[in-house]
Amino acid sequence: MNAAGTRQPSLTDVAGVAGVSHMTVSRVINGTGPVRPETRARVLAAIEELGYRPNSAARALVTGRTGTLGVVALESNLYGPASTLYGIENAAREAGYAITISSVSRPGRSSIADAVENLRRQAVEGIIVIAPHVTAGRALEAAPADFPVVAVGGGEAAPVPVISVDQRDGARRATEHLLALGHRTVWHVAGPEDWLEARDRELGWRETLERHGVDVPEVIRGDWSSRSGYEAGRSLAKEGDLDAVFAGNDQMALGLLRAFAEAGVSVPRDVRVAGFDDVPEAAYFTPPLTTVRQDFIEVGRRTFGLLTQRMGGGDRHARALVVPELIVRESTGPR
Amino acid sequence: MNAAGTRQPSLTDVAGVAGVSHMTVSRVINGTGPVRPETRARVLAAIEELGYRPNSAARALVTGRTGTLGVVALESNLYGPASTLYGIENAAREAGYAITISSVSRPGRSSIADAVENLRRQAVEGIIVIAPHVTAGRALEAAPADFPVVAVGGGEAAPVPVISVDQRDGARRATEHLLALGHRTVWHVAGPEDWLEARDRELGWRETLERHGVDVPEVIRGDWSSRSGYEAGRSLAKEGDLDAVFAGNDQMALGLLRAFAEAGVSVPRDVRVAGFDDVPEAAYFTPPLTTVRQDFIEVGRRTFGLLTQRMGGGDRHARALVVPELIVRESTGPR
DNA sequence: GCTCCGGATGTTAACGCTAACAAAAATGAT
DNA sequence: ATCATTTTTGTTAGCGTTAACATCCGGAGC
Repeated sequence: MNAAGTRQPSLTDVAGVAGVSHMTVSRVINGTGPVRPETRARVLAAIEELGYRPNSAARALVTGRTGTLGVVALESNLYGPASTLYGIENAAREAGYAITISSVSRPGRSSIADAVENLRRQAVEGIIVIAPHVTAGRALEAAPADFPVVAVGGGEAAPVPVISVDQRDGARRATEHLLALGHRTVWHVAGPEDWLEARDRELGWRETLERHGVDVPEVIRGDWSSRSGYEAGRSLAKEGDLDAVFAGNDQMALGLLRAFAEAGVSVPRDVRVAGFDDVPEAAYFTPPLTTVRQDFIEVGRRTFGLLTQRMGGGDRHARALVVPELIVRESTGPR
Repeated sequence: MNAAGTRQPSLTDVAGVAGVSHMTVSRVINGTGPVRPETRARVLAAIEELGYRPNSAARALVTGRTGTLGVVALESNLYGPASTLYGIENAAREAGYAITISSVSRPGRSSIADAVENLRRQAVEGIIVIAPHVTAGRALEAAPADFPVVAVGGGEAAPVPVISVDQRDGARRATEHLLALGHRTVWHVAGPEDWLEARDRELGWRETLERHGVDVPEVIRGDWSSRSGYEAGRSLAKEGDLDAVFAGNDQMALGLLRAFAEAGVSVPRDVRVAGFDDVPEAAYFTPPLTTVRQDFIEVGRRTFGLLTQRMGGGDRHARALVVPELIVRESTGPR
């Protein structure tokens, strides 16, 4: 391909056609230094004629800048991480950066370190780690101080800037909402223990119950999947006086709804259910789901902002928090 | 950052520490040419000591290879495109390529051309366009012949290799399944007209009805969202003798289920519903959804394969088809 | 008309790496 | 020991670009 004998035209080729030196061409392209309008026009014409495209490797070699950022992403279709990625890509593109991704199937100390190393070999100028895991956060503890890395949604203790959604606050909102409806207590189907978000949501839920002085039921552990929510729902349906359940995410809430429907337990009449994330489908569940919305695009945007700040020498300990919003729908509606 | 005065160590620095020439270091790193074990050990130690990392720009400049592929992705959380991206990234990483993404918010001739140009400036060695749109396919008609571009899921007429899931066949399977249950006919809630997948699914549905000699009802047009499925469901529920509906994707099917539930129409007793995609949640809808599964990871893998083939000088007109699978669940179950 | 100035252009030298060839050291055969 | 190999190492050049400095040119000021 392309190796059809012809190599890409270079600055010098353009210069030859335009009858100027290669430096003049460089100046026209980069807008550095003064060039007579007439000369500029000739150069532009030559560029057009040859289909010249600057060689980014040569440019990177001499300037030391590649204009590329790396993102370590969890390989998953989970709504949150995927949306965050787009938010980041968007902000980066607007600022003239390209995004190179390195995905990780299972988050772990070494896999994340590998991905980071991988990206550094690609000569990215900075790295964003989408690290919702406890282990991911821990991997960042070893992040080099001389290279800009920021994390989204994890690693509170890590010596890198972190941006996250206030999961605890979201969980608090959902729990208070359920309590305000007069329920004795609220059950919780939590996400996997090694996810920070799962921990924080559980914490927010627990704190709220304690603050209100109500009994804290045992946590039911899920894995974010609808299947695990379904199983949780089946065991919950066997409980006697069940009245409200807060699911760690919308997928699990869907599983709950399914299990309750099968067990003949009506939502919201017999039990009220709330979720977390506000996936686009949540409004069309049966019944429509009350949930906590996270603005992932905003998260992506602010993450990028934090990274550029850090690349400019900003603080390693910067933190940013995005506040989630409670969306009330029928699953916690009137009976 | 990093500009702390110290520049990254170079081959020459390593050579100095190891007491050899820079070429010997290069040979150790790349495994080209013979090096005495003892020398290799000294070099390796020096690399370790200095924390040397090869400069990819310099390497790319001299070899003409960047080890990077570009992906033009539609900026969306749609299950299919997102999954495909991961499949591609996976296959690429295994083969030692990095992936740079350039997302497109609205697919159009020029936006896709821009994204491609953008990636070429990043000096990617090949480009994959995830182009489920009609316009995207059209944009590819102008794809340069001297640069390897492949498309996934679109642009049948484009002069680039294309890999796609056999949408028509999937639609046929779903429609036949519904007809086999004894329904008089099958309604269809289609995706947006400018999506190739929507067209093909509609075509497969129509063909099947015609082949069976049954009436072809008017198509109801949606936009992939649950909301549009919901609206379609509301108008369908008003119809008299409704008996089976094939939705263009699972999200719209969810909207249908919701609308039917509200209208007191029972699925599958009063009406049977099938979807397309098999999103992970489909098994937990109320009722669990019969749908057509697409193996997106496989699609990603084969797309990468087609690209490498094309980079090696392969045919511009290669085609690959992935066959989908019907998953039967309660939404088309016994009454 | 001559100098001086600043805008416009050109020249040269890196950047860090690999390809290609050259040289030296080690090995084996005689 | 000597020469022909073979293995191992070194030297040089150049990839395409920008930074830094050098040069040229036309007009203003005297």
